[in-house]
Amino acid sequence: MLIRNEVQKIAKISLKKEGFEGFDFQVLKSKEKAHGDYSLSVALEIGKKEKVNPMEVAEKIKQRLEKEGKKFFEKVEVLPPGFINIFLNHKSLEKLVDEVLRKRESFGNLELGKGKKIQVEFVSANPTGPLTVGNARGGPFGDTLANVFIKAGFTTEKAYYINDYGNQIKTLGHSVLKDDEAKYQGEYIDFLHNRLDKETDPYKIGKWASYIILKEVIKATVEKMNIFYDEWFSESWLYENKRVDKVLEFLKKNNLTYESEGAIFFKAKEFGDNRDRVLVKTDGKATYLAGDIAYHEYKFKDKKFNKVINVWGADHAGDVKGLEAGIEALGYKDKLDTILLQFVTIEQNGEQVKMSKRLGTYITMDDLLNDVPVDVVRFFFLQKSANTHLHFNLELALEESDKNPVYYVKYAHARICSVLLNSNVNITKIKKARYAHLLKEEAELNLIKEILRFEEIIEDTAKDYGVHRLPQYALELAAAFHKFYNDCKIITEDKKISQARIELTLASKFALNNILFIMGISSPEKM
RNA sequence: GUCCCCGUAGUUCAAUGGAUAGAACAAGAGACUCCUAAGCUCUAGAUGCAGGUCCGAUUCCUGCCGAGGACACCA
Repeated sequence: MLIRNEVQKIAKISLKKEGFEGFDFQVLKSKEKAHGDYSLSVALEIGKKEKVNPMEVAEKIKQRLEKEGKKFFEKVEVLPPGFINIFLNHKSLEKLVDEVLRKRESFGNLELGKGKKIQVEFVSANPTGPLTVGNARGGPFGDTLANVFIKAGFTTEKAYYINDYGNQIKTLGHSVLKDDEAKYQGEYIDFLHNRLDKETDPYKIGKWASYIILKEVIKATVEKMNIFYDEWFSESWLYENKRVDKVLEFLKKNNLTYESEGAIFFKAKEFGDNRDRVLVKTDGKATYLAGDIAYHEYKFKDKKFNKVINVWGADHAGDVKGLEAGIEALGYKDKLDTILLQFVTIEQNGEQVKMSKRLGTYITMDDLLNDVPVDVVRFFFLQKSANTHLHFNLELALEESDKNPVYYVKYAHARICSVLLNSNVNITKIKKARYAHLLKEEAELNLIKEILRFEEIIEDTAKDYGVHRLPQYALELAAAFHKFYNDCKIITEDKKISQARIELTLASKFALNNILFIMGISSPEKM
């Protein structure tokens, strides 16, 4: 049960009963202990709109809240200029601990996505070379976001779109042949070059090479990151199965295309794009966009996703509108959300350099994973919001690997396991909280509240895709446990207190284990 | 030139328009007869600049400065 949603409901009813309707408000988590557990600033808004004193409005709402919420609230306070602060009562905290112990691994499972099918497509780097630290940024992000959706109750799939079609494949072929049109270079190209047989057609070679790269290089790196896709989708498949032709036909038939300068354009402007887009080039070949529209038709029509999230690099920002227009033309408006991950810049010799395969200024994810444990890598990337231009310094990353906060979180888990082991309590038998009413210490109450926040974190992240919230929460939860451990002796002579604290420790374990699992990070029993 | 994103502590990052801007690392100080000290406690330290809207701005608007990205019949 999300207590925050209960507060929301109670507040809504209270407002209605006091005659304040039509105000869209949110329940805020109080930052200060003195401000209780949740706050409402709605009285300030009402005061502004209705030109009345917000303090008086707040006072009225407060009195109503006390009546409506007496089951959950210890007290409600009004503070200038009109904040309403809500303090949860002990009973509701006890009930919630009990709920965690009953739900165990399924604690945090929501019904938000019930009956909905969602896909997260991420990384999808071209199969023309190894994953760089830059394009792999989408890995932990997309994987974790998908895990959040699973937790939130969505039927979820993770997908990788393989761009095994078009010019770049030909270029890859030339590169493997090492002829005049070669562009890519590196050890992997040499390796492929040495494996060449009699074949001389660059496209065929490129295709062959792309599959080897995908299988032996990209997939290997992805798996090292603990990422397992549900679908590896081939762009070529769309062409082999006439999917692109069909989409083009459909658009033509609906008068959404026109010919100009020998090419076929899509009237993207009619769907809010800033320009029309080419679908078929003068050479008669379809553009990437045409394929991508066909791919998304597959996602919505064949696979019946209610929602698709594409996690892209910021260099594709200009392509978003074109694809959205295409999707709208097919009748799937608003079913796609695109997350643009800002670029990773690397620092070399004290200077920032753009991550570029052609300039050779890149670090492969594989190299990084050889030196830094995957848990550290995932935590490191997850901490940054999508909008952050990530500055990456390999020396610093190596140096800070041991000091990474992920160990702080993992240590909390190991500590919990150690306590549970020392307690001689059979934790598999604990299925409910019997002594939660004895938990009165500041550190205990604070830990309970942190555990309960887990559901809110899942809900918020499933709604706004802000995955960086997770490691932050994990740190706060771990801190709350460490504090509890230091302030309260768990195993004591008082058997009831001991039992109460063991129960709380176990609840902490579930919350911590669940959050780490979602982030794709291991929960060690020992450290 | 147009568009997108960003500018917060020494560093890497947080902060749905809310109350005293949070962490981590680095710096300084402290506590162990006690369940894992990879822990705990304390100190010091920041919103690029200039305006505007608002009861209230790191957040919204305008301008400037600075960094990255996009402006293809490439994928």
